[in-house]
Amino acid sequence: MNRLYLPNYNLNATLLGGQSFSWKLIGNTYYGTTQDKGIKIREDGDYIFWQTYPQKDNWEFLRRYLNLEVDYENVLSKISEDENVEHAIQANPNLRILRQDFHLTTLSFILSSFKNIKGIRYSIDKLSQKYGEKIVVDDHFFYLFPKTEVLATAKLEDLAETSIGYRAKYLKSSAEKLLNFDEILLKLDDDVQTRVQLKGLDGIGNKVADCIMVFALGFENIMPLDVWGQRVLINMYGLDKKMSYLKMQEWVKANFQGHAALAGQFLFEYVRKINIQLML
DNA sequence: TGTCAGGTTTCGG
DNA sequence: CCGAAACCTGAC
Repeated sequence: MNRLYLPNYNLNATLLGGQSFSWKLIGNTYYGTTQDKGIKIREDGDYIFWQTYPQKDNWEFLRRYLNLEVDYENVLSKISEDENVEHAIQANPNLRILRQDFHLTTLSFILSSFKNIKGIRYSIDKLSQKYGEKIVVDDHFFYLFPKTEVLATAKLEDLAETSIGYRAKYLKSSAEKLLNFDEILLKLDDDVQTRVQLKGLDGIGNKVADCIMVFALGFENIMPLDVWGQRVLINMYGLDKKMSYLKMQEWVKANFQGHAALAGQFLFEYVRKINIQLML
């Protein structure tokens, strides 16, 4: 196991919140998976002990995944100018944004539509058990998320047996397109263009596109707006509930000091945890 | 047993 | 461009 000094990093909320559906907490250890890796992280005070599988000690991967290059304190100081965000930070400190694999994030969020976190985890578990590679870590076994080419070549009727419903055809079609997708195009430093590219895949609208941009592609000034996110904007910031998605996106872009993504994570965790009723 | 859900697509105005 | 209905399935 490798040891890393990692203070001010809320692993629990970051790994088990709505960003990723590929982590499980067993005892005091977090076990995560991607399409080709297993990851283990155990928290111990300001340190973590970690390992990667099957290639051991893959520090380059972990550093990128945990998004450790960001100047976290600096970002915090900017977004905490906002009073609501400041409260949310105090309620749930040290929340982070992960930098996950592009294919995995895209395919996972295609499955997320019309489901809550629990439902998404269920779908992904079932899909992975049918199509993913099995790995063993510490006597626990896990199924990796299926490889893109496996999903692309799967039979639609077989995919449908994983209870992902109408999302099956989107998953297969998008997997096919991803195999020929030029990820370099997504490196464009232009969220508008990137969103258009992503929406060219099936089963991806504005919200899912924004999730991919924030959780996989590193866009820092985008706030994925699910219905709860929109309720936050309407109830805490007074936005008109008839405002369109993209108008709301423009608003957050201009109002969180260039860091709408992290601000959004804090706000959503806040309302999710303390269960504020924000009924419309 | 019936309703509803952290969204996208399709269709009609 | 905008609002509304359909969509698979598990959970309450």
